[in-house]
Amino acid sequence: MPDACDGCSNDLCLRNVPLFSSLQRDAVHALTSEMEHHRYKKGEIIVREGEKASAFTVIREGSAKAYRITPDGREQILYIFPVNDYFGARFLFTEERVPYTVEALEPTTVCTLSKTNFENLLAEHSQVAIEIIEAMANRMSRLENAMQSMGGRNADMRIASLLLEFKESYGHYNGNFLEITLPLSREGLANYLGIARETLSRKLTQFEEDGIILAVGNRVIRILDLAKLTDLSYLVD
Amino acid sequence: MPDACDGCSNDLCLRNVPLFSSLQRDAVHALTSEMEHHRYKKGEIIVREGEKASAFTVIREGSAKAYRITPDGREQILYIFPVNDYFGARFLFTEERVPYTVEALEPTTVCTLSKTNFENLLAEHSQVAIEIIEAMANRMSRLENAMQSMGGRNADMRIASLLLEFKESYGHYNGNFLEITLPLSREGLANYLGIARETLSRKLTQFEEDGIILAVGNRVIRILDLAKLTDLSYLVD
DNA sequence: CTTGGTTTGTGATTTCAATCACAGAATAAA
DNA sequence: TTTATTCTGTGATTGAAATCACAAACCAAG
Repeated sequence: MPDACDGCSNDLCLRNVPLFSSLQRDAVHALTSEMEHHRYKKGEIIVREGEKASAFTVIREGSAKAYRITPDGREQILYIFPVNDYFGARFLFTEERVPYTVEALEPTTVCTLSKTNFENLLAEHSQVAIEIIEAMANRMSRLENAMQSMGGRNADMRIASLLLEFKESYGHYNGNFLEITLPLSREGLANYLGIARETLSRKLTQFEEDGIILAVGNRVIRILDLAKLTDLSYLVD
Repeated sequence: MPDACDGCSNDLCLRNVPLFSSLQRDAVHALTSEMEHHRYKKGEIIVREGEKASAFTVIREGSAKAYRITPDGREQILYIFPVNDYFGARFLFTEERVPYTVEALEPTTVCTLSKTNFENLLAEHSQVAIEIIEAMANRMSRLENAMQSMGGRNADMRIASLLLEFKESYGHYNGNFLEITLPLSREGLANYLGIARETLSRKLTQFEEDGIILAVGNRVIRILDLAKLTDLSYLVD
């Protein structure tokens, strides 16, 4: 059982969470006092698929992956939740059971809000409800894009799309170089894309040969030719 | 330009739409008077990808498909909207542009509500907002399932899953036979699944040989062995 | 009922990705 | 720094689905 996170409890730790940006300072403070705080090590399970959904969860530090185990034993990753992202709004509304397992990708702290507190929050702050709808809408856009790209027949396109997607959340400049610090191992990336790890490796090697990217160790990819990558994401041919 | 639908305008035509089931009779009546009504022939475009999103749309009769054209020229179908379903709630919130083209699959009538009227509706009837969140949540579940199944490596599983999904909306009994009247041609089904039409044909033939289904003409599939179909949807091997 | 355009099934072939197997690289720990 | 373990790249092979090509079946309109 993970430790409680006390470094957070008397601080306005939710200040930076976009979802709550519309709230007044004291409302955030009140909210914080209602939340529980937990700390997880890398690889620990935050919620497990099939459990009763009980809380709305905000990622305060670290990041997590949400996945299901497919019938043939593969791990299909559905979402990556970066810092300040959250999950659980949706299945508090409609489902009893959590639809996927959420696992910490690194040392991670989360704040959780019980179902009733969450419902009160929505009732009292309609702006938060609207922001949740917007966030759900964005997530749906992502799923639709993912679906389109997974329907796509070739792996290059899917990989290029993924790199561009990760660039948004995990891209940064190292000197003049645009680099992505990947949140997942090659195996994880492959599971996210629904392809074999070996295929991913081969394709990335090919991207390197084509001068599009450069792998810097296992977790960093430097983008050398963004235009070409964008082309690939549209059409490989 | 499609004709206006006048058979609907002074009737409580939205009575049967689940989304509005929480509204009082007179609220529905008021709503109806604010809606525009349009009629489309099979194949006509209701909204086109990239247009400015301007209205919330309810399918009153008929059905429609929502799709994007992928860079390699394929049509990737994202949703099928059956009678009484609706679309547009989501992109009124967040996006200026419609993320997919919606096309009538058969003679179809729709009712549309302008952005401002829709916003007023939500403001006055918070229950509708909650039902929209729930509907979005359900659609996300479907997308997540679709994503899992598209990540799945074999086509049999995807096809079996699709048949079971369609059974919910399009299944009916013909005598003792459970039958699905397909909303799409084989080509459409293949585009929905992201596989080649020929592959779909071959697999369906194989399903017939295995005594799982029986194709009755081009648009009806009779399910002979639901248990086997369910097995397939989990794992082919 | 006939007719003509459209949709569908199926054989032959090709292509792309999965799988198996293993060595080399990277990373974390002592 | 060294060592142990996990992660990654790559060759060989297999396998599943895409593609090409065309005939048969379907269905809607006279």
